[in-house]
Amino acid sequence: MAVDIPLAHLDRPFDYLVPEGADELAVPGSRVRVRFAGRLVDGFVLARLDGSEHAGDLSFLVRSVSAEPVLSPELETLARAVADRYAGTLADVLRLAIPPRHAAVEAEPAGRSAHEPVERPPAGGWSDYAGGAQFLAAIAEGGRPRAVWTALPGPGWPAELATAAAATLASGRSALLIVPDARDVTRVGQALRQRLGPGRHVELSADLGPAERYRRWLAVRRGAVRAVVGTRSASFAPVTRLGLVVCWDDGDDLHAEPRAPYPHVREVLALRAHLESAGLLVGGFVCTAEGAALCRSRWANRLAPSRAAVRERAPRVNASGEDHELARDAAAQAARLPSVAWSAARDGLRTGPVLIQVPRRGYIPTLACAACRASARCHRCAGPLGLPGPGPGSPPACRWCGRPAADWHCPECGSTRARAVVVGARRTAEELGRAFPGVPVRTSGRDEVLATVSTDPVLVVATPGAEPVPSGGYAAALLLDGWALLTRPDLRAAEEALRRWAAAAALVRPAGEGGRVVVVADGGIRPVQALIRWDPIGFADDELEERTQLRFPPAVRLAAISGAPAAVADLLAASDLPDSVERLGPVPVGNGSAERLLLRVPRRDGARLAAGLKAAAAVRSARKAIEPVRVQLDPRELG
DNA sequence: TCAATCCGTATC
DNA sequence: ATACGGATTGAC
Repeated sequence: MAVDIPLAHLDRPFDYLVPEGADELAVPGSRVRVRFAGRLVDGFVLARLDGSEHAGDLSFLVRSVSAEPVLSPELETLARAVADRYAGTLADVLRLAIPPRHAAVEAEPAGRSAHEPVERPPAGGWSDYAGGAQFLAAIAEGGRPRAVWTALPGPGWPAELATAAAATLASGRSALLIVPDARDVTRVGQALRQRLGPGRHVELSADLGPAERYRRWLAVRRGAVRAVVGTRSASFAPVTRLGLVVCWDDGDDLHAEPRAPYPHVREVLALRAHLESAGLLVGGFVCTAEGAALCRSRWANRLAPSRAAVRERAPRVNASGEDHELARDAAAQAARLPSVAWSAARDGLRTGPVLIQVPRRGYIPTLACAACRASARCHRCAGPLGLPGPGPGSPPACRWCGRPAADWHCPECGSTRARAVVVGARRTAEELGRAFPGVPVRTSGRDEVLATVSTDPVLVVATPGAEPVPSGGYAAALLLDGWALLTRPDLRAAEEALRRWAAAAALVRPAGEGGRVVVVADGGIRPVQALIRWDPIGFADDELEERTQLRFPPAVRLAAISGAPAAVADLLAASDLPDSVERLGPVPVGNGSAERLLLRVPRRDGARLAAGLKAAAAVRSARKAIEPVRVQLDPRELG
């Protein structure tokens, strides 16, 4: 039995007796209720055994909840591996992996399963990628290839994913596709319906009600469907005979689980591909440093388009530094649009919709060089510098290791003056509208996302990730969020900037059809260059090289420990950590009553770091330490 | 000498 | 967490 108890020191199986009446129901994987330390708790049957190693008396389980074996041996192995990787408990992972039961749904008669054989699909769009046809063939033949795919700009990627899913089904196996949000689930769902026909796939996303969610999850578990597309928590979906797992746009923050133990979809799927002998596809318009690391270690192959295909599909991209000549037009000046951006938008509006990407509100101010605008970094650990207290007087300090940076000088230009970068100033749709009189303006943001726009000339003002997908491609796009993105106090600022720009640029028509993109940022900096040349792989390789130099993930394994200072110190004291461990900090975080400590080890010691922290958390929870401490491995946010 | 309380340990 | 037991302390 695995009992649903959040305590780290109780993260192990417990044996119970099965009463005779429950013999048929309490099958391995089924849900039960048991008395544990005097109270009733939920649990899962891991296995039925003839005897027990336990020296003391055994209790009978109180109730068998249902005979549905929701926790398969494969899922148990995966959840255990994820818990170990992230220094968490099996119970925490199972809570993410298995949806709440819905009795009425469970009792419904099983739907007819459509298992007509699927024909091996032609390579289609995959022949635009070096190694693409081979990848597809390997999947169709029952192999388990692993690849990192940089997709061509344009609307083709959902169809490519559907083709890969069809190849998996043709091999008699199942495909699991994980995308960042519900909008992408719908897009890929449409492509799957086109490729496989109706009723052959299932869409799992968080916004389904409990009944529908459990209904679809059960259909997957019972093997009624072989193609699954879903968001984050679907990465644990109990797919039978897994042949291929896909993580689309692995740089998107939505792939990082915000609940303990904070697993990342890409890591879960990589573990799963390994454990269940399945193929793996990590794809996107760009490539993350993690993706580059998978290729560098030869664990995965690259699936990259030819330069000719890129030239044919990519829009023309220009950079316009903010300080360049502003448009002559008075209204355009009011909107602070550089001349080249304004004319690109004006020309684009003659033939179709124009996208304007603007930054979201609410970035934290950090420091940058007053002379050349390079972001200010700590000389010791290369963390971002910030002002620890409000107002002048407090010297800048590293946000990671806490080292004061009174002696800071810019490594780019030598200046010793730093300035706070106040970002997030959002050009409003109204301001932009005045620059283009007579043109309708639509907005799409986090709170109200516009799904699509037609081919009519319209200005679409959108924040990153909320760009409507136009039926005929945008005629042009202006990317106005350059500084906001690039000065974020984040290790991944440049990578994230390129990812967001590429996502917008990918919605623009090819250069040959007049498609144009203007990015308002310095044309000399790396992510801008990578966008102009449409070279996500070169960028990712550089990014990985830089992280290797700085010793940041994915080149190393990092753990963040946060909580009250005494509790953090307590956990650290209880930890048996590898000798290679390096401490950064602690530094105060939040309102000042909490702090965060970073621990850094070489990748080969990652498992030992996680195990040491898990054991220390177990010691603490056994001593009933009340003060909570959060342990996060390779945290997404370090700012 | 007995009971209320504290602390540590186990939880099948 | 919660429950139990053994040690400890304090009052009659």
